Amino acid sequence: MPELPEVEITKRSLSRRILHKKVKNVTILNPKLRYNLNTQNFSSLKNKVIKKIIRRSKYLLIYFHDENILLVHLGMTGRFYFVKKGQSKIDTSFYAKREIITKHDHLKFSFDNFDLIYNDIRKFGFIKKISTKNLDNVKHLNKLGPEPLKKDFNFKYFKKRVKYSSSPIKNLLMNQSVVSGLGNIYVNEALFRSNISPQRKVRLLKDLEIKKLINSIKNVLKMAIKAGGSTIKNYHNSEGKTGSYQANFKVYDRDGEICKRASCNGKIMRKISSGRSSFFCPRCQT
DNA sequence: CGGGACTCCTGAGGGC
DNA sequence: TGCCCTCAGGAGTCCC
Repeated sequence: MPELPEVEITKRSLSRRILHKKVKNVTILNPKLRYNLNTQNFSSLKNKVIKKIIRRSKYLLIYFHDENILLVHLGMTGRFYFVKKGQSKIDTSFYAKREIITKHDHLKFSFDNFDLIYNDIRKFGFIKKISTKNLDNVKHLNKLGPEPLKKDFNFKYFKKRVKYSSSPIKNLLMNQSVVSGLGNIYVNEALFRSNISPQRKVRLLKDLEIKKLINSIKNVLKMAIKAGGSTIKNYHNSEGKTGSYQANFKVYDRDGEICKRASCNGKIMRKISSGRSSFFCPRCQT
């Protein structure tokens, strides 16, 4: 569940449960992830207390009371879930399917009364132990552009950063060094809300359009966070709940359906560019 | 610089 | 029922 809103929801959900708690044990259940878990010395986390959890772009940083930090990326299908101690069968509808889910468990953090499991079907995610000492040199983090919800992502920055670019606007927004945390869903949704075609060259955007786009990005992200993120194919957050923002999708995965903009009546199209699906209304996005 | 093709991996869904 | 194909919220590398 991996764009900014979903990672933010994961952060909040984790914070509620594990902040200021002591990790009793870390168990590798399946080392195979983007980076092999066996290369990490997780035993140094034993009996350490979690100090804070932050989100940067689509990454989670779990700080411990010493210099240790866990850097987490959920990839496409990474997720956390909790299991109460001694609980073999879990009773909610989601957990009823536990035998399927368990299959892709990778890492277990044991706390006093519960376990926290990292599960990842496609194994594109990773968990890496880093240190406060070399935080500035972490390659995943040091080329990231500004956070889209923060003030430094604004018209002035955008103009300066991409002014002369002849790239399609969609590619620029997907580029994490331009703005960090957006992915395929929210880029498509924000472009629709701004009436801008995904293929439009950035240097041809009018100032007013850039301003509208920046507002759309901020708004769509804020609304998605409020809705608990988007849930596709029954993915869920660590509370076992699902987000609901997918009900508000205007273009994403609506290929062939009618445009939701009042009195438009256009047909949503899907087009592959840079290997990803773009969804847009050719009638009201130009 | 930028873009396309390909890579990692598993599962869902459509067509036959 | 199975088989084959395409596609999926990410992102890195290689090549032109």
